[in-house]
Amino acid sequence: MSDSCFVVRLNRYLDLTPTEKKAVASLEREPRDYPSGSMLWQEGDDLSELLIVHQGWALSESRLPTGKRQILRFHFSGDMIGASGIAFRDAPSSIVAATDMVVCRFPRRALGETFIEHPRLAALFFSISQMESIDLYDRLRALGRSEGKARLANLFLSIAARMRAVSGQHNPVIRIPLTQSDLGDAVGLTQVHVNRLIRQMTEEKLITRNRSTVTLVDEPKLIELARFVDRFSALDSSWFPSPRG
Amino acid sequence: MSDSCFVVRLNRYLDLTPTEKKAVASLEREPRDYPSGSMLWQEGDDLSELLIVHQGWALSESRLPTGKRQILRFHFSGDMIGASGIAFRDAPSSIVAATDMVVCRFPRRALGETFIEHPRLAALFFSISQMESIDLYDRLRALGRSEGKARLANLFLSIAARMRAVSGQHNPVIRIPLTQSDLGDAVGLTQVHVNRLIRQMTEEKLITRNRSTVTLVDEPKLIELARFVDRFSALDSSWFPSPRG
DNA sequence: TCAAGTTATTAACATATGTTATAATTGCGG
DNA sequence: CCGCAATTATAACATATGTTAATAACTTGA
Repeated sequence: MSDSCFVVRLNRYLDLTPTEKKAVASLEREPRDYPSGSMLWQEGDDLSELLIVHQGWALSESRLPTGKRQILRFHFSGDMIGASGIAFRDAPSSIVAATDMVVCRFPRRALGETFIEHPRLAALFFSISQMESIDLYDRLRALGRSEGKARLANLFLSIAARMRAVSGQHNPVIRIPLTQSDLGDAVGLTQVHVNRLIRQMTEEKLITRNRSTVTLVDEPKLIELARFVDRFSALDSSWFPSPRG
Repeated sequence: MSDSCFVVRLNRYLDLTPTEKKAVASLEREPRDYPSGSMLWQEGDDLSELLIVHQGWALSESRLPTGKRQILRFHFSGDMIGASGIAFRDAPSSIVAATDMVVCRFPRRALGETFIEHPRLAALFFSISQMESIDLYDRLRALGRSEGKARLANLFLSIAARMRAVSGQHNPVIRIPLTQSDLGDAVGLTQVHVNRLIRQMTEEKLITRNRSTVTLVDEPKLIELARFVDRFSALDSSWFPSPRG
């Protein structure tokens, strides 16, 4: 196994041919370090590169002119960041490192070449992009139609699902390097209210949290509370074009 | 020019070659009628076809077990529906006709063939899918971080922008065939509260609404209130692979 | 080990939004 | 043109969440 976590990720969804692996790996070069808190790019920046996360967490955020912040999405190891920069010149959100990170960049033109040379990869990129849309639908539904506790439950479960998919482990203890303010900005609540809710959820023995660790104490109840559906387990690739030679 | 509104739509973003046009048009066959209110498919249905909207409006919605509904997205003429069914077997949301509609269906396998034969189209589909993601980001930010009035303003402006892009007209009067309950389900509010807000916005001379018509009376103020950004005007296709033959 | 900055906790109070219910309108089929 | 069903309009009241502010508990680096 190479050290390319992008290959590892994609290979989970689709059995890549050696040529395809090589193509994917070539997108992932010259890893760079970014310290926690640094900004990989900023809302409105002219954008011509994509990123692949090697190690660490990042988050996309967007700010209202009032200074209020909404966290839109989290990015983990093996994630491609900035695909939106493919439809538009300027970035619709900022990318911030939530932990120390190792990241690769590649020019978006390389993506065009990949689309020509490797139709299956094109299909796979398209599918992954659809998975992300569905994840967004779920979050939209949570924000629009459920109360604070359910929103938090949803967030924790969805982060857990994605991290478990990456690690292969199924651990009730999850490292979530986010402050109460961050959590609030992710689910549309205030830091103060997040604090209240976490206290209640702790009293109700649903979760436990300290520092950057959240423990899912009663996962079945959390799932019911949040009406959570895990979308990230399997991809249906039965319709994909067949591999070339 | 053929009567294929999918070709018309795609051609707005990218100058299609005759071959590409033919390929796109072949996805759009056997138009069928659906009366307003009918359900094109339902959350959880096994899904192996995609839709293209010829005429009319549809909306995707998802229901919580409590019966609460969240409207996720609106679909207009030239839109492709169900791309999410490409990553997963079962539909993550229901599709309901908001007006009488004319719709075409095609099997998703056909999309795979298109990805092989026409890399530029693959890139275009990918880009459009990214546009939709960005639209979702905007809605997420609106739901998470702004109050009712701004959410409604956002909804009206975004629908207006999309319909104007389709029609080429820039009219302050927009036909929005949604009840106050529907509006509420789209922006995460109650029918009663939507009613209150519309009254206030009318008093403040921001909008006017009666029956299924909304008039943007003071569009600049609405834009400021909503912090609205129009994403649907242009697509950056400079990175696309070049056309074949 | 201290000092300084973050992060978390709690309280009192303010407000946006939800709930329920009822009446007024409007639209539509016969 | 009538009457039923859906939509809209209001009111009174309940509650979730926001705001501000003050203190406490941590982290971190010198």
